[in-house]
Amino acid sequence: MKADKISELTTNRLSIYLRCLNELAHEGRKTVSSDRLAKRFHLNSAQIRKDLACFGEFGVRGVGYYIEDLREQIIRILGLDHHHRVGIVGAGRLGAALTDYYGFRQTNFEVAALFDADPEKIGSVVSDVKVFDVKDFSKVRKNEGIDVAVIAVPAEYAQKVLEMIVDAGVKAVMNFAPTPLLADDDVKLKTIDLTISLESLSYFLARPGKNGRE
Amino acid sequence: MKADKISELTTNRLSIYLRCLNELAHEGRKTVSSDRLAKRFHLNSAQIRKDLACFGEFGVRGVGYYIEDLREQIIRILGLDHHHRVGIVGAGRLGAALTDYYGFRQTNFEVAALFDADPEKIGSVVSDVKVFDVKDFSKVRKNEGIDVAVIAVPAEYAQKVLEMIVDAGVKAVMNFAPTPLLADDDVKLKTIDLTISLESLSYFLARPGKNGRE
DNA sequence: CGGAACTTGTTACCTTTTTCACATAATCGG
DNA sequence: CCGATTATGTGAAAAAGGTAACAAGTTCCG
Repeated sequence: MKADKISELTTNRLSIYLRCLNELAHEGRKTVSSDRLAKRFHLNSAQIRKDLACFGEFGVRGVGYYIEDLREQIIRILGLDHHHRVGIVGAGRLGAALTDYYGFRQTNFEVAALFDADPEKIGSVVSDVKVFDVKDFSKVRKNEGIDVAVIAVPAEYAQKVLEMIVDAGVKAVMNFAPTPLLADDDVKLKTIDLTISLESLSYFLARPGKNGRE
Repeated sequence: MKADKISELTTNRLSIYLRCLNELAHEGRKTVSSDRLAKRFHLNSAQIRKDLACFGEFGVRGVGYYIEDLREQIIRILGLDHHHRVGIVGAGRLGAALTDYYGFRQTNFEVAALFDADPEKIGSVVSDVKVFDVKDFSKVRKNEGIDVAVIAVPAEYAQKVLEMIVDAGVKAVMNFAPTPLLADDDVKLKTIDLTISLESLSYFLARPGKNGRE
């Protein structure tokens, strides 16, 4: 198949498949069929095959997929074999929580620096990570080789912070401020909007009877 | 129109519309057309009208929407006129950050209790919220009138914690553990999976040239 | 009052995403 | 070696989601 325009839905599912494979590998299994994988983790087998087919033919008919091999393929596809250095803008509670977040380490991301505008925070250290003046972002970015930025500041500052981050040359940004941001097409911006998720829960609670799986 | 099966994408967008309307109201505007709203906030006017049409006819042809009126309608639709009490399981950094999260207060959610298994944390207070023994979840839930739970524990405990939460009668759960969880259809489960988002960024970084808007 | 200017609600159309179904290929046991 | 079994990869169908176009209703202004 080798489609050249891969949907984000597909790459998101690759993450999930990888996790499932990790679990199976941990149990000592060697091979798995798309059907087994689907049944076990409540996925759709055709979708698994199709998602994988975008990147090559990894399976063996009659056998299934070699777990260890497929794991390595997905790791390569997702670029998880490359190390990334993260700069978190906003050293409040959220920034601190993210600095500690185990998922960063797990996925080959490393928090290299925190940034804040508050003079009381600048210079301090959170979980072994130094807090820099946000004004020095561009300089620190170069010194530390930061290639991923996280926005963990109040909504009203988010757009300005994003522009600063992009001006400094960072191409991948994760935004936790509950506001949609605008960036150029060559910048990958991923917004995690807790407010939307909360209001979605609220909607459900206001309407007992309707169900909801995410 | 009055569709009876509302997509989550639609309710998510209602959250966004509400935010936009808040901003316009703040500026003192009285009415707004779907076209204006769309242009200003980079949305699609047909989609706005269609989303709203699911719930009734709120606009006036030739005029547009009365901002204050539409705000109230969306607040009602999303159930944001009801107060909710939140219990956060996991009093680590993430749990603490969420306890402080301004978005909770903004959306009529109130963090009523934290829960943890660590004896050192039990009994302590984080941002005016008491940390209870996770074993007492069911009891505390009743006393405190908790109707929403947040899972902020490591992935390996998440499914067990979810089952405990559901057994205690909570029907709306937000999960931050990077693992897909299984629950009955009458429970609304919303997973915020940072790992998937990170790996999506990683995929992008491994493939310079392809763009990505979220 | 009547036509021009707006703007909604809705239908029809198009695109994307998911699911189904099956030809094709590998393995196994006898 | 061959039929039975297992499973992939993929094209075709179905479902979901998004966009465009327009009839119908409202206001404005002469």
